[in-house]
This record gives sequence, C-alpha cells and structure tokens, in this order.
Amino acid sequence: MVKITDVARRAGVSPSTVSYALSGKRPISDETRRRVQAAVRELGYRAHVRARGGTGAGARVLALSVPLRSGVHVPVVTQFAVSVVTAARAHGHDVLLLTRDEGEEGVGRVAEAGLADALVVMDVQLQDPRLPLLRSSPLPSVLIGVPAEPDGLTCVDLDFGAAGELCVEHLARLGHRTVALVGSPPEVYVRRTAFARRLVRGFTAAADRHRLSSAVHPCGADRGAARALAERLLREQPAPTGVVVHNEPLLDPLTDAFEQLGLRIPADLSLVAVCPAPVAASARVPLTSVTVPAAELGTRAVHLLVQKLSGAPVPQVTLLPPRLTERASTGPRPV
Amino acid sequence: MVKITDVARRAGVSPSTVSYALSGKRPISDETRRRVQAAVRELGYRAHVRARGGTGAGARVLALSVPLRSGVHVPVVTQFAVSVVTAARAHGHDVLLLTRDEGEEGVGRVAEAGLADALVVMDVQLQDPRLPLLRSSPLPSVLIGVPAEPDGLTCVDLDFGAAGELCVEHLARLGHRTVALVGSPPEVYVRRTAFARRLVRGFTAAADRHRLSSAVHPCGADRGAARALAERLLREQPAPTGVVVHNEPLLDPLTDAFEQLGLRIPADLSLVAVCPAPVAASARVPLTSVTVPAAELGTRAVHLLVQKLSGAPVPQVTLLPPRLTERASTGPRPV
DNA sequence: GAGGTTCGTCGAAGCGCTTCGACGGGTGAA
DNA sequence: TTCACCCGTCGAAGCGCTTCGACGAACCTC
Repeated sequence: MVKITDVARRAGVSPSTVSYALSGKRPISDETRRRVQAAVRELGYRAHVRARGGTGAGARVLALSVPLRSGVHVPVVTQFAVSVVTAARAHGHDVLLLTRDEGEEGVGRVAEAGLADALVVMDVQLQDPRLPLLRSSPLPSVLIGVPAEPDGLTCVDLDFGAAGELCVEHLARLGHRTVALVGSPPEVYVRRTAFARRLVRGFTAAADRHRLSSAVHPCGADRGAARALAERLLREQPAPTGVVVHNEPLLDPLTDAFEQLGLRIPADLSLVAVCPAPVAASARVPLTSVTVPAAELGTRAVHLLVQKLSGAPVPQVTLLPPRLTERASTGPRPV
Repeated sequence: MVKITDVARRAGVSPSTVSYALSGKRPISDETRRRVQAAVRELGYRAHVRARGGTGAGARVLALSVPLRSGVHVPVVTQFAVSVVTAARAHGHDVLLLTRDEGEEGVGRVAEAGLADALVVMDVQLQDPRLPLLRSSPLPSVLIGVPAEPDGLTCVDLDFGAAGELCVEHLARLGHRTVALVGSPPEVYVRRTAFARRLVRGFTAAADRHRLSSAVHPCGADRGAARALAERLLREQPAPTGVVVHNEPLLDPLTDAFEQLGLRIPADLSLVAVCPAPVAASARVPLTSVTVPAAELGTRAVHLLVQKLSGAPVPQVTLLPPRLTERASTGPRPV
C-alpha cells in the first residue's frame, strides 16, 4: 500500500505539503503541485479513508436508506438508487446501502460510527420513524419524499399533488365527466406513505374543481386484482371513462383486463399513468403519463446533500413540477 | 460523540482494557467485562470506524459490485443485492454499493482506500475485466457467478449447466422430441456472461444425449421480439413442442404470443422457465421452472466471505444443484 | 517459602492522515 | 537599507482506536 510519505519522498517534499497540494487548503506553488501530482499518478496513491483525522474531511461516503417495503415497485426504486450512486460518484462519494430494518437502527449506527458523512432517505412516510433520528443527528440528510412535518429537514420530491391535478385536468379537457384513480396496494396507504396520499388529494381536489365525479381505488398488483377491479369499475353508475393509474406493476394487467372486457383504449376508455417515463413508454399500450423523474430526483438529492456538506443553505422542500406526456392511451370521452 | 476514554472512565478502567473487553482478544475478568459492558450500554458507545488503527480489525464493511448492465432483469439483481445486505448485517457488516463503471475502477478504489474489507462481485462474465484486480488484490472476494478461469478465486453459483440439462430431461421424459432454448438478449452472449453460456452448453449436451433436435435463440425482452420469435419457432420444421426460457422479462410476453398464435399451454406447447421461484409462480400462467435461488446465493456468498475473513479455507467453486418445480406449463408431447 | 506461571490490567506506541504554528526568504513600502 | 508582510513549506501534534510489552498479584509446585 502506497502512503502519503511515499508520495512526499518521491516529490521531494514533506507529507504535509502533499496533503495541502491535494486538498488545496493552503497555497502551494504550481511547480510543487505539479511534482506532487506526478508522484501521485506514478505511484497510484490514494488517501486511506480510515486514516483521515478526527476533524475535517469526512469519509466521502454517503448512506442510502431504502426500506424495500412490500408494494413498492422494485425497478423504480432501483432506478432511484442507481441515480443516487451515479451522482454521488460524480461528487467523489461512495454509497453505503441500508435496507429494511436497518432503516431505523441503521441511521443511528451509521451516524455514530462515522461510517458515512451524509444520508439520503428514500420511501418516506408521512410519519416516518426515521425522522426523529434525522432531526437530532449531526449528519446532514436529504429525504426523497416529503413527510407530514418537514420542518428542520431537507426534502426533494415530485409534486404529487400537482401531478394528480394534471392528470384530472388532462382528462377534463378531453371531455371526461367521470374519472377514477387506481392507486397503490392498500398497505401503502395504511403506512401513510407520503407521495401516495398527496396524489390522491390532488386528484380529488381537481376533480371537485372541475365538477367531475370521481372515486379512488387502492389495488393490489396481481392479475386477479386487476381483473376484479376492472369489472367493478365498469359496473359503477356512471362508469368512469378516464382512469388514472398510480401503480406500476398493475399497468399491463389492468390494460389487459379492460381489453378482455371488450373496451378499446382509448376509444372507450382513457388511461393516464403516473410512473417513470420508460415504464409508460414500454407498456403494452404506450401510456399517456405524468412522469416520475426518478433519476432526476436521485441526482437532485445528492446535489442538495453536497451543498449542505459544503455549508451552503438549501431550501427545505424542493418540489419538481409534473409534466404530462401524451401517448396512445388517452382520447376524447366516448359519445 | 462518546469515545472509548469516556467508557473507560465510567467503568473505572483504562481505554485498552475497554478495547480488550469488547474485542475479547485478551482475557478480562468477568467482573470488569460486566462493568465495561454496562458503561457501553449506558453511554451508547460505538467504536468509530475510521479510528480503528492501521492493522487489525477492518472497517466491517463489504463492497458489492453490481454492474447493472442492459439485459439483466432488475428485480432479480435487486433480490441478490438485498440478500447480500441482509446476510452482511447478520454478520455485523455494512455494504457499500458499487455500480456500473465503478465495477472496474471501483474495485481498485475500494481496496486501496480501505473503504471495505471484503468484496462481493455480481454478474460475472467469462472474461471479466475485474478478475485481474481481484486476483492481485489483498482484499478477499467472492464472486456470484463462475468465470472461465476460476483459479485463485472463490465463486458461488447455481449449476447452470445442470439446470440446462434438467430442463431438457424433464421435457424428454414427457416425450418431447424437439426442444428450443429461448435465452437472454444477444448482448448478454456477446459479453460472454458466464451463466448464460453454461446453461446453453448443458441444454445442448442433454438434448444431444437424448437425441432431441434442439435450437438456441437469444431474444430481446420486448413484446415485439417475443411475437416475432414465437412465429419463427412455429414455422420451423419440425416445430419445437418444448421450450425452455431463460429470460425473465420475456416470460409473460412469450406466453401471450404463443396463445395469440392459437397454442394452448401446456396442451400444445410446454414451457420451462429458468428463473427465481417467485417470478415463475406469479407469471400469467404458473410456469414449471428450474429455480435460480437468488437469495440463497447472496447469503452463501457472504458466508464464504466471512469464512475467508476469519482465515478459514473455502472451496474454490460452490455450485448449488438445480431443482425443478412442476407447475402448470408443462405436459406430455401433443400427439 | 522461593521460584516460576498465569491472569488481568495498564501505559505507551503507532496507524496514516490532517492541521496548526512556525519559519525562511522574497517582496514592497518607507 | 530596514522593517513589515505574505507566500510556500516544514515539523510536530493529534484524531480515536488497537496492540505490544510490561508489571503486579495471585496461584502453583517442589
């Protein structure tokens, strides 16, 4: 293992000069800096994390808390995680993965043991058990998702309320008078997951504003549930002609179910998805959708964290505005 | 932050005694140990990782290298990753996540910077660019997957060769005479991913042994590709009556395509999947499958790594025997 | 009861790095 | 020319922990 003294010897300077040349925390002449950099390159030197002294520069590791709960769509979560890792690397940080039960206990462990020097928290619930820890911890953190009480925290999310409204407005503009929202599995609402609730609120508010009749149906993610729900929706009086789906794994099965019941999409029924763009575009029927910008949210979270680490002030809540992309699944209300 | 001297003061002993009482590396009287443990509990002490001296106990972090390449099925990879994290936690380790490009450069960085003290490597290719680094690195590692030259490495995997044979034997026993293997997308073979190749070899060998006519078809994972492939298979002379599918995202689309072409499963066509059990069981038609035991592989890998860390010898290659589970998608050859 | 063990504990050294205080040698102002 | 000052560099201290060597005290053994 090559250490700082090796580099110093090769560059003909003292170890502290090497340290300063690399960190830039004190002025170093161009000439010396060049020699140090050359030595670093030739020797393949890399500072040993666990030796960076008590104060000052951290481990350059950030922890990512992803409680992989049931009812969350794995590919979407993974997309978040990957974008966080990529963005973190771009800032010279590595990522420590905390899952499940680690969610709560892990946050404390990571903070106290100095394993990481910042924290990204995913799948935030309205009342999240991790919040007290986050507020009291000296570790800077950013949440992807907005809890009920965001005071003292930093959060990024899609504006799910506005997303719900946008879906309804799109359908209202197409003349639909009765709309339904097919949501996440019931356990997601029971957990009071933040984004799911916000979407419902936006959806309902916009429907009321436009005087549409509306209903909300949580739904499990299997084919049987899709079929049962489709039948139930068609039995309603009046039956919805515009359906918003916020449940990624259900998209294809629900499309199938409607078609098997004899409905053509979008001639007889319009479908709007709330999901990441690739999911909507590669569905069996390309779906008009409000995009959940998973990758951008991950990147944003890391940027905010880096800001905080450098001492810069950051906004408490960052909500990205929703964007609707029309594809093949929506059309005018059937006559 | 509470440090070891705080604990020592409270327990009325010296810091070194606390260290020994906690690590057990020297005999400590029961009485003293109890006092130390009490002090630790009362103060909520946790050893600061980055302070553990140069030699000796590591960071208790292991790195997980997951190059999320195209053509790999995200939920499956995630299942691996989660099982690795869970198993690692059970052994008191945390997990550092390395993705993509980090795959190669990341391995070196992690080793040299002392970020992790062991390494789990996923999605191994026959000639993997990470191998030279692994062989030369002092960092112990375990691969999930077996490369062409496993000398000097430690690998765990499902015995994909035997898995391929098992599929063919099942179909042969049911009287099928013509079989096909639908594999991963072409890029997976081009990359020479280890497990994909092994499956093909086992499949072909068993087919030859049973004097079945056989063919192998790589296939992309979208609906269009599924439809095209189904049509092509049916045009062959003779057309296969038993199809092995080793491509998770293609399972449902391919089933659909066959049924749309008028084939009933399993009356007209038998389908065997090679995939994790939950995927096979929750497919549109429950599929007879050879299980890829993702969770067990992750757990095994961590166990092996812990063994290596403790200096125990470990086998070079651990292959788990495949198991076939009959579900609704296979039956006797149509007459 | 003297000498040899073993047990339990302590102090000090050291890990590789960062950072603080100091210091020599230019440079600019008076 | 002298003094003050700043720039660039160095040596030493210190981070929180582990580990080595040492040392009293109790326990055997002849």
